[in-house]
Amino acid sequence: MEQPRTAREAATSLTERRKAATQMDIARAAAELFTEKGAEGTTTEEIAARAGVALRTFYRYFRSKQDAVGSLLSSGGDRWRALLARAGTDMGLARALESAAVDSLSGAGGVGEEEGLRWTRGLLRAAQEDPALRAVWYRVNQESEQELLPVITRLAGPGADPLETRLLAAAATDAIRVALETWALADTEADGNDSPAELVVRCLRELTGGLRLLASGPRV
Amino acid sequence: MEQPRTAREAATSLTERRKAATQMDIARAAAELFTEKGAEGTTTEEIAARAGVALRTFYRYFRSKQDAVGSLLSSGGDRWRALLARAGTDMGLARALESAAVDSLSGAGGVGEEEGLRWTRGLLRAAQEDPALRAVWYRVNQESEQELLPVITRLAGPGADPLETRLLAAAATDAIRVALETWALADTEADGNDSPAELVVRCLRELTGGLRLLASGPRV
DNA sequence: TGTCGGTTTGGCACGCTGTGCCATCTGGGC
DNA sequence: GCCCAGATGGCACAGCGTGCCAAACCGACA
Repeated sequence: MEQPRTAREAATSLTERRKAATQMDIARAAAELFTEKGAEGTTTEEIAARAGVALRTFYRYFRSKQDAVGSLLSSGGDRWRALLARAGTDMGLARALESAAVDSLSGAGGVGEEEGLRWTRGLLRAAQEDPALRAVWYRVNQESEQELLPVITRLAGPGADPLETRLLAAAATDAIRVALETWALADTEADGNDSPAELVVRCLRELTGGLRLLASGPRV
Repeated sequence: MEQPRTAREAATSLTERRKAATQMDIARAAAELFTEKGAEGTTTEEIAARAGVALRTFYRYFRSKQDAVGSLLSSGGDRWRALLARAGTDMGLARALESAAVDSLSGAGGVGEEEGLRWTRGLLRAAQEDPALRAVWYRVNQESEQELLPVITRLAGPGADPLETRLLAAAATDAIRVALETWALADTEADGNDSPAELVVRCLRELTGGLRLLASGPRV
């Protein structure tokens, strides 16, 4: 079912390409409508209509209307983790996290990431007043954290405390999340705004530096 | 509407007590059914029936069936934050976080917290294979983090970097979350299991210690 | 005790969500 | 051209969540 019969088909038969395109059409349609009228304010039928498919087909691609934008929101994190999984264990965890993050944001592999960032910005702004959309963001981050765990475990070596590893995965995910939220909700286009890469680096360095707020004794 | 007419009524007229009792009945009924058959497998009607109210009344107390267990899951965190809000700024952030957590878990104010912990354990186990229930847990933690932010801001003093404060709130919430999840999913009743308080302290100390995994240079 | 105003509750209807089922159409191997 | 697996669309149906109105209830006052 997954493997093409002849090697020549590579990974993209016509059918497969059409399916991928349809999925992307639906995701974009959903993102457009969500940013325009909020997730609660748009019906699944509207998304399906704008994507040019039947309602029933929509539910063959996504389990709910919220799921439709999940892939757009998680693509950046997916790329980050993929880079991290390829990193060597010889440069230290902190450096690996940071360089993978920077690489995943600097459009190294193509132009796809810029589009993902644009959608993320719009969706996070819409999520500001849309509980259903926030729930998607929560889920995406939670899943990202969970998939980050084995990657970090490998980089930390076999002797690391599981609880410590788990907390690190959570904190690292938070750094990315807080950076993206701060960027997405910053005053629109005003000067002095940091790029997502700058913010991500700042957040990760806070962790690397050991959350200095905690280290300070009684009073500053 | 909110204020009782006569001072004697204190904060609990008969009507108010009945409403609080009904809310708790619904929450308990929902928690029971969720742990028995999962959140997706139980209908709102079943919850309402077990709680002894009409379906329509259920929706006057909660916006969705998932919301019904939200209060049970968030009560522990609420207590923690309340204690933290009362803490002085003279003992250092790390110590304040830890002592508030320990106090909130050790049933200082009554017996209510033990019940909350029992429900949390059961619901977290059920959430293991129930996306809808996991979504509630995500939301509760996210809201807890958001409400923790002003509390930590006060304790950190006016000069603290907002981004740093934000990351600390996220990391502290994670510590509590990871500790509770670890406790709830630990092998049932086997010996050697830590109490929630012990796990919370361990997780918070990892943060206080500065996530040593990150500090280690190339290789261990 | 009786009556009155406001609030809570219940019942009903309605639109939206998500899924099972079957008919139809299309791509790709023969 | 033939045929089959898979993709699509249409339909029915249970569940979710809300607006609306009527009945029951509580508390106050005489």
